[in-house]
Amino acid sequence: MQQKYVPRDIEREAQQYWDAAGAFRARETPGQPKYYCLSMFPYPSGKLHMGHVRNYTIGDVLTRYHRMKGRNVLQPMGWDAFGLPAENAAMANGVPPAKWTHENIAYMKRQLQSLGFAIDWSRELATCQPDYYRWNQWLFLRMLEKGLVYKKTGIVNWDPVDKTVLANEQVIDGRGWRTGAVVEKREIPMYYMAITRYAEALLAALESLSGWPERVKTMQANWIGKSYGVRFAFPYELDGKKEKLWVFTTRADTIMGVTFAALAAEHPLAARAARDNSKLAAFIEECKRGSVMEADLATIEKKGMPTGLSITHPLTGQPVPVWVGNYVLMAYGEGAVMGVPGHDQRDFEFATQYGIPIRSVIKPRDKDLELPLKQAYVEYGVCVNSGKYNGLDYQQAVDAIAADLKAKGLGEKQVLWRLRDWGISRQRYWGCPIPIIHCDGCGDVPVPDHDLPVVLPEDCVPDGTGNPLAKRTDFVNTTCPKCGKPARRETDTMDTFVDSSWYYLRFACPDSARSMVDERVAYWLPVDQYIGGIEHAILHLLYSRFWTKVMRDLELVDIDEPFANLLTQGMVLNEIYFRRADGGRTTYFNPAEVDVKLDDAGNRSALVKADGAPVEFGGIGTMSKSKNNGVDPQELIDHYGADIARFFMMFTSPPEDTLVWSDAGVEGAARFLRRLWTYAVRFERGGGPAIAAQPSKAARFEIHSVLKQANYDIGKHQFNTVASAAMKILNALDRLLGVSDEIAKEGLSILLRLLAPIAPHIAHHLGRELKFGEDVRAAPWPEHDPAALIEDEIELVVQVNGKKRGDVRVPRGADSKAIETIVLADPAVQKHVSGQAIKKVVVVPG
RNA sequence: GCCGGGAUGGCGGAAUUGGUAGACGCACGGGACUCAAAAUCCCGCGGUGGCAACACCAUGAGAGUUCGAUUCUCUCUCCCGGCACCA
Repeated sequence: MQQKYVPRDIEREAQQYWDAAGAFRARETPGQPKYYCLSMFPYPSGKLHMGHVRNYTIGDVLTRYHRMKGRNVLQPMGWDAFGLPAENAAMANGVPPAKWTHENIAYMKRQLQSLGFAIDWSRELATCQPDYYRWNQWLFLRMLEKGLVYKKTGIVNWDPVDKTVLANEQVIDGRGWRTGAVVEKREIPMYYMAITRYAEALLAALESLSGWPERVKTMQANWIGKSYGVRFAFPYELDGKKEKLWVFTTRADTIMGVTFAALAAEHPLAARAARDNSKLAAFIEECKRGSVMEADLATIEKKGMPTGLSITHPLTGQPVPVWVGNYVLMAYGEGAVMGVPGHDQRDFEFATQYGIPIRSVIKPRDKDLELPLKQAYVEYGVCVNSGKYNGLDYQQAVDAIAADLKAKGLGEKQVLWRLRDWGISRQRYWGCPIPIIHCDGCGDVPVPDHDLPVVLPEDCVPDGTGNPLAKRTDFVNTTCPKCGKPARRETDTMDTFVDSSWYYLRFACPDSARSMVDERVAYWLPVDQYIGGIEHAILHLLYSRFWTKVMRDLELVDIDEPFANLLTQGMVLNEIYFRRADGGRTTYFNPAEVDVKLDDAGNRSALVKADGAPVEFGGIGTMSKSKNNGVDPQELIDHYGADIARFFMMFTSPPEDTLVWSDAGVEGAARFLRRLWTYAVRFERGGGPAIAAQPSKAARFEIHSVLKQANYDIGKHQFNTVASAAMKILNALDRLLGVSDEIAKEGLSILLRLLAPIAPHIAHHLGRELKFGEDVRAAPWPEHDPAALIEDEIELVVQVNGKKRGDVRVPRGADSKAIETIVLADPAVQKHVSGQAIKKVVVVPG
């Protein structure tokens, strides 16, 4: 055995061994419990970042652990290969996105392999492959047949930098999620998936997801946004026609307090009123411009303008003035609201500003409101000043009012959802073509199944001026499948979230040529453990749940939910160092370029290595280019090897917490594995000098106690303490070596198996060198020996008046009476009870 | 504002689900080895007082339940994440 631990050598050797053995090939084995462990597949951006390494290490630990526990494990890997960065890179370098993507995939695959992940590469897929995305197109057509896909012209979010449409989910605070550019509104014809038809199902099923983090479920529930209320109409006459203005409210009990109605600037009635009112038209234009800035919307002043129109209160018959208000959203509800200043704070502010009457129609059950109101009273209460509804509570009033409105044909109870249908058309080249042909005679014609896939030409180089597909006449020009006359292909491609909405199903049967999925899905799905970043809590996870339900209803799969358990790993952070020049420009220094000194009290002083001058500490933040605080995983792997990188990742923080990068921490992980190696060398030579020999019983007790705890921890996915258990066992062995080869061997064997999921290469290598077995990967997971935990004597801690006053050793199985006698004889205890009567004695058994 | 999650040494974090708070590691201090350094090994390391034995204080703050609370209950403060003029 080598004297020195050289990770590079043993890691290459172990990887070759696994490779030759086909060790990670997953086969459907009916009868054997399966474990499908999936990490969110990466976008092939160029090279792995630290977040990937963490994500995939967590997945690999679980994969290897469950393999050792006897499960039939599948851990696949693929590539989320369509997307904008490929086009941006193409514009910068003149390389076709396809070439760029494939090169990145090749490089990143080598990186993943060098980390020793137990991935079944025979199932590898990339979403840019025609035999993958043809099924996007196929399911799109099925959904089209079912009316789950439809075409609609609507107001969409337009990202002026990427020149593309964004889904609502891709707009964050009024800005594009990728570019950060302020989003504009445009009208564009596009295809939608009717996810709202599944709103109820998606919301209801959240309850069944007991293996999901609470906060992810909450985020999804908020996003779906179910509210119960009443949709009703104000009748009015305009241009000699009887019309209705519809609104939605969750507070129908306040309807008798309506003193105005307000329209969104985009509301058709607002446009009608502005026709002969130039001041109003100007105001509407101003609102439309302003309303793009959603981030500011929350803070801007309530503004409005009367339309001059009047509508009729549906219950009282009184006239109600109609305003346009900058705080009314066209996209939610009806784009118009009833104004109840007495009981809605926004309406209150609006009414106060414009001198609109404020009516109080709700009061607390046990007292009267102080009038005039200083702010809206928004709590539930009982109706007053409300005619026949006086005295009713919230629910009674809503029921009665809804019934009366229904009787008049002017409204009824309605459930309203925040969730909107999913617009999937993208005016981009590098994505899955939408399988539609536009024919002047026949309209929009679906591509027949036998013509799928519609293959994306791979040699385009986008130049930033719109979609290059539109310029490819060989792609665009085709014939109509219906009439055979010349026709044009749709050049929009699908949102890349479509690609990732079902890849986890395809991994079960990546070679299925005749169908989207086959019977192997029934064996592997649902995914037993899904692992990925919290940033996908809404978009990707909601779309995937939606697709699963659609495919279930098309009888393609028989599961309701795709992911039984979800682990959202924390982000990887690093320190930030910077200097601010006189001009105010900030220069960031990578922490690797900075010498940091900490004194006893933890005070930090930092100098740039290059010039020896001080830098400012900017706190801890996510690794990013802009803060220049990233660490390249490749450097870590090159310098320390995969095991040390993996061990550091697992040891430093629990998987769901943020992980702060630390060079010293990596060094600590390296130190441990080197110590383990050194110990193994000594063990192989036949034990070392017997130092402070403990009885073997105590040694086994120590090892098996640690093991028991480690098993409890790994069940909670608390891998940091599992790693520390490995360290504790090594510490114990180090102290005990020479006591008995039998126990040293048992301890070392446990240690290597405990370590195998985290640092598989060294565990594999040492296991073979020490002849513990052919392959630690296939060894049984260590379980503690209960017999080892039975002691002849146990230590008891003694408290007097709630304070620890000593400890005593008593024989195992001593009864309370005997224990009491021993404890009271203890001098330390005596000191604290002397001369006083003992009121109560509590003995905790064991 | 609403919803969710947090707060433990100089730092990352642990505490067998109410029973010795600070495991394991990092940093730091002291020592051994060395011509020297690195590596390695040994010792110390929450705070205050004390030569020491030991005592007191201490898990964001305050109360409560309990023989006993980091853990359970209530109130509050702060931090992180999500949602939000959502009618």
